[in-house]
Amino acid sequence: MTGLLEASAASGTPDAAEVFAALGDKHRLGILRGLGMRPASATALAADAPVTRQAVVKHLRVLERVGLIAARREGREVVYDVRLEGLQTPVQWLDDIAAAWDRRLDAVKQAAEGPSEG
Amino acid sequence: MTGLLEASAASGTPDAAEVFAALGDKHRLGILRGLGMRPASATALAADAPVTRQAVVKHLRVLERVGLIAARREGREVVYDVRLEGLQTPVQWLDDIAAAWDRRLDAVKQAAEGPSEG
DNA sequence: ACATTGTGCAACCTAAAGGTTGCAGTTTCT
DNA sequence: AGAAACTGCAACCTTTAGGTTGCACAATGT
Repeated sequence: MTGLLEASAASGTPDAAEVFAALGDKHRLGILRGLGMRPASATALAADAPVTRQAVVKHLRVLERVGLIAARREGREVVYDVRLEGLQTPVQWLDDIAAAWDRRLDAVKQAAEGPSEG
Repeated sequence: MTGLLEASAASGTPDAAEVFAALGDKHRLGILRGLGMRPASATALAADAPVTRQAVVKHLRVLERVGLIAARREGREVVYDVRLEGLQTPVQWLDDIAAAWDRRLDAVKQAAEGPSEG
């Protein structure tokens, strides 16, 4: 088995909390921005990061586990790239909750404006 | 000074990573869903949660610090409520990065389909 | 073959996150 | 005044997150 390049994004739809947790780190957001511009290896990313390659590797694993990025082997390098579908879960969750809150807050506003008051 | 109800959401626009980190917990997502339905006190929320009131209080503080909820005193209770604007930061960030990724991935597709290949 | 460059693994460290318990302070109700 | 119901603070515990170092393994270039 390959292992490295498989057991990651294939895990179906990840938990919203897990994805948010993966996004909840300054360095990982930086990595996502970087990979958004062009695919890169851990070593290459570490060159621009304020931490060691190993730290970057750990961050990449976290991002990979929740499906935000994918890895492919290219010769002796492992190149990571962004997965657009990975944004599905967090975007969906935020959409849903924004809609729910909006409905409720709207109802409050209407209840305050509509009925008699003075 | 009041302290309790002030030094929280007034901190301007919070860091995206911090907001995501605040969202990166199963219990906190549950709390946000609950508060989305109706405002509630920590004690009330704890009744529905699998953890103690104190744990819920800590979660509420985290959510408050990043501006996702707000607290107001009501008699002897402290009632927490949702803040729609609190979703601004994460939504914005996801929008931005999705757009950036989309542009780049689109360019890759076109480069693969456009030029000669046979 | 051999040096180079990049990845992978493991041990280890420190700080922070999440949670608990216990107790003191406040507001409300009777 | 006294009981009841909440909130607030502090100490403490355990696990995890983020990071580092060191070394072994694999692919490439000369």
